[in-house]
Amino acid sequence: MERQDELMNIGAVAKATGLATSALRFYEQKGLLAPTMRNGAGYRLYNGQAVEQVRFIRSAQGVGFNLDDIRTLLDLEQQDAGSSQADVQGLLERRLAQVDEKMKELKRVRTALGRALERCRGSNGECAVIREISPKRS
Amino acid sequence: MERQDELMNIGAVAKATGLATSALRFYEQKGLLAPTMRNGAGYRLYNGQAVEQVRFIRSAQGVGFNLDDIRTLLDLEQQDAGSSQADVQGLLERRLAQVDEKMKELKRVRTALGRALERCRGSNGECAVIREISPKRS
DNA sequence: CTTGACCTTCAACTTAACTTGAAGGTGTAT
DNA sequence: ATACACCTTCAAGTTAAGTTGAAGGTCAAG
Repeated sequence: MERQDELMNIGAVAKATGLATSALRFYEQKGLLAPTMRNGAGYRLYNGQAVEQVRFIRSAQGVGFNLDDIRTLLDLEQQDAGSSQADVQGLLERRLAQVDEKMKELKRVRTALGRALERCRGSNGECAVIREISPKRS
Repeated sequence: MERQDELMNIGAVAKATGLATSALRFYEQKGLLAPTMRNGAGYRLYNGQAVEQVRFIRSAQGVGFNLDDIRTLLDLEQQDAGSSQADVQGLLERRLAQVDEKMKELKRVRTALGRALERCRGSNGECAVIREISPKRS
């Protein structure tokens, strides 16, 4: 009674995610995205999870993680055998701290832009971005 | 009564920001960072603002903006003459929206990692990251 | 007046993250 | 059985963001 489990080939995944097929093959090469299986002719076949995974990759990339970082995150998934989960916990914690750091930086950038916009809107024509960036006000 | 205005040469800026001098020269070439002036021998001289500016650049870069994006942000600074401030406003607004988008992505990544960590901590040894990423739960 | 730590330019190299192209096999519709 | 849109691998090219190195000028100290 196994579901058909909606296997899709690489073009379908590309369409679903907006990436080029070459990028998906490249991710596979880099250990970020493995097809569920191959068909007789060697075609890659992916399940729906692959699409989620690609979206995760793009999100993480969009906020400044590189593919190596992302791979180590995704590798936490395949923690069947050895590899102490204390290690895994530690890594997760460090990454989480990194994310929080990025959050702060993003807020600083946001604040700078927001203030520049306010001044730009409210007044003559002063639209400076920097000078508002550092929380140095004594 | 003008202050000495603490001009520093490139090495000092490098030390203050943690970047290599080559990177600072590169930023200049790309239009991201101009020295206040040159001395007789052609040495670049920067004021304290330069350090702030470099920090802004690194923050923005850290959260996924590329140098071109950042340059257009910094260019808003030098809006003396023409260049309608409506344009500037529009650009600021678009960038702000972009920042908010990144904030969302960052939160998604954070949530995924946080949940993985909880499961990892609380139980046997399940430390999966994906599968929690999309807000697809109907 | 030379030594050493700075600075200059310019060109070439590096790494990450892909893309492009060549040469060829597959799948299905007519 | 012949198009045509898909898929395969592999090698080479591209872009961004720097770094590295050569060849040389500068500045403060001794």
